[in-house]
Amino acid sequence: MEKALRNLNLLRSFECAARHHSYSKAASELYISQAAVSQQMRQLEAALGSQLFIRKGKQMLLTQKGQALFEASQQAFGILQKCVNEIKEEGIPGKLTITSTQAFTALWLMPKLHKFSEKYPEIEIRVLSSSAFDDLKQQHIDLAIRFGTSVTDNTDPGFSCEYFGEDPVYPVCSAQLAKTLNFDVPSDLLQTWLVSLENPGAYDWPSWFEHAGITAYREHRRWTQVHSTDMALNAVVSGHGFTLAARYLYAQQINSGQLVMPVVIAHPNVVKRYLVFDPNSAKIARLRVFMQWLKTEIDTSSES
Amino acid sequence: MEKALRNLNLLRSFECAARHHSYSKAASELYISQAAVSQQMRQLEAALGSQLFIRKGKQMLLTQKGQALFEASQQAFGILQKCVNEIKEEGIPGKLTITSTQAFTALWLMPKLHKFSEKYPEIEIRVLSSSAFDDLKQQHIDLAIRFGTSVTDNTDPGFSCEYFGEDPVYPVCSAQLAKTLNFDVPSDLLQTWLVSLENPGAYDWPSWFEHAGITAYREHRRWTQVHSTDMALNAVVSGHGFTLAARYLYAQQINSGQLVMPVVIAHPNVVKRYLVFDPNSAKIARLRVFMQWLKTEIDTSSES
DNA sequence: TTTGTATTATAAGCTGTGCTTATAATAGTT
DNA sequence: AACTATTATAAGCACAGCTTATAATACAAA
Repeated sequence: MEKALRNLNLLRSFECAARHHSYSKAASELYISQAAVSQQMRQLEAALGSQLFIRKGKQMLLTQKGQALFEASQQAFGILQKCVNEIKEEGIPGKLTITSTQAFTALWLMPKLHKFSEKYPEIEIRVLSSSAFDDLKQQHIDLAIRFGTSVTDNTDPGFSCEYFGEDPVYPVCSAQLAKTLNFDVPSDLLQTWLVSLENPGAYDWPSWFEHAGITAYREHRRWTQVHSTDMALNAVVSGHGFTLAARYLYAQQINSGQLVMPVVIAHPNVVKRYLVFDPNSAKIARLRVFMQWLKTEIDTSSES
Repeated sequence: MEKALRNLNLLRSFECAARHHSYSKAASELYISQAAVSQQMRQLEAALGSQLFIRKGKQMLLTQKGQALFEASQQAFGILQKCVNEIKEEGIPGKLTITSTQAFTALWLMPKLHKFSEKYPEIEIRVLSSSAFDDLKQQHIDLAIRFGTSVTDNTDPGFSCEYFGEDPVYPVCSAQLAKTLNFDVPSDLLQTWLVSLENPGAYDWPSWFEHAGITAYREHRRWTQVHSTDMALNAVVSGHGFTLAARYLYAQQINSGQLVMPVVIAHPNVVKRYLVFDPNSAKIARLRVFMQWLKTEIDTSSES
């Protein structure tokens, strides 16, 4: 009975471990060592007199009781978290951690961030970038700016996924290259290098060529694969052929004449933009300020 | 953010303090010092940046936020507690804490408890007695055996209140006294001392006399007030007049000829018996064993 | 008033839980 | 077989979170 107190912290860790199916990930989310989580789970299982996890090879599964406890914990902690957040709702000043793709952070966000910081000096922004969809909870991220077609499906339960516009995808090359070679019709692109992502998702060259009515791309040899769109654009700026990218990423360079779109055929798939965040976060007020700024900024900058 | 962990224990204490409207009572339920609770509530209020309690004179009230947090905590901890109890449901062996009136424990339960202990030696019974209705949660009591008319209303939320029979209330006196004086009709009782409880509730002498069609009791002078029914019966056994009591309390002495019921007019109110317990307790299996025994025992012993 | 009782608040200091680091064990992967 | 990524176990230390002690407060009774 006197262990009831301790159980609460153990349950908090249990919920986390069960959610990740991993002690290590739980440990990193909780900012404690893996050993601590391991000990806690041992204690909890001893206190309850039941196994909660079973280890099948490398997999970490929940027993029936474990599953029941996990669901109860999520429900209970959800209720508490929500209520606590409502009570302690923070003001505008403070920190905010944001994540997005490498391309977006490097090419769009970072160049414009000083504007935001000038307007809201009391909000301190921390920017992360990663190619995959991070676990927002584990990484303590307040906002993810995500792109594509599968964002809604990949949103963790409990998080909001807010659509905020979309962009067409065009093939672009450097102005210099366009002067050297002539690009008028889609098949002209096959004269030069084509830069593509390793995991292009829906925005791949084959779809664009098919859409443009070209099949000769199948015999094309000069491909360059890169890891992220900002690398692709950097290559292209230096004259390394064409890449496909959402327009807002290079609107600046088009205006300055650095990049050109000699063949104005959009990719059949547009890039939809989403804001993913926890609507119950204590930082919601601050977050809304940032999101509002982001939306107006992205709209006005793509108009120009 | 790193305080989120600690908050859980703080919230557990908060729920308790808010439920009792008292730090001291919470401390005793939680088996920690009052000072600890006071510190915890200060910490919690600091962490949330809001007052949770307001002190109006001697009263300890919840602020609006405090109230919200209290409700959320109750809900959340209820979910957890229930689930944990289901998982760790204890077996038959173990301890059980029981409370009832002084009279019931002293006159009925204790004399029969050895029978139970012989049959279930693996169950260790701890018996408390108190005149008022204790707070089962605060005192960590597993079962209350309660009597009267207002039991259902006074049951804490979340607890079961199970009816298990009733008894008539008669005036009794010692056999010796009945030999000395003649008791045939109700008014004969006024020849001797009448023992009554300080707080007789529904089972008082006036009601009995009125029911018996007697009003002369209003002029009766020889009253003796005691604090509990077992004191009353002890007095009566020694020849100190009559008292009113539920039959099962002295069935033994009637059989042995020690006590007699010369005027067989029952009190208009019968004593209803209730078992009050937490249906979600981890000890529920053990508890059911005891309650089952209690019911059969009380039925067979009142038959004989 | 004063005195007494029952609270909560605050201070200071000690104890033992719950971490950390380090290392072993295990399983899957190349 | 070597390597990587886990979880398990051991040992030892630091500081969170108690305890005790005392002050402050509020009310009730004399």
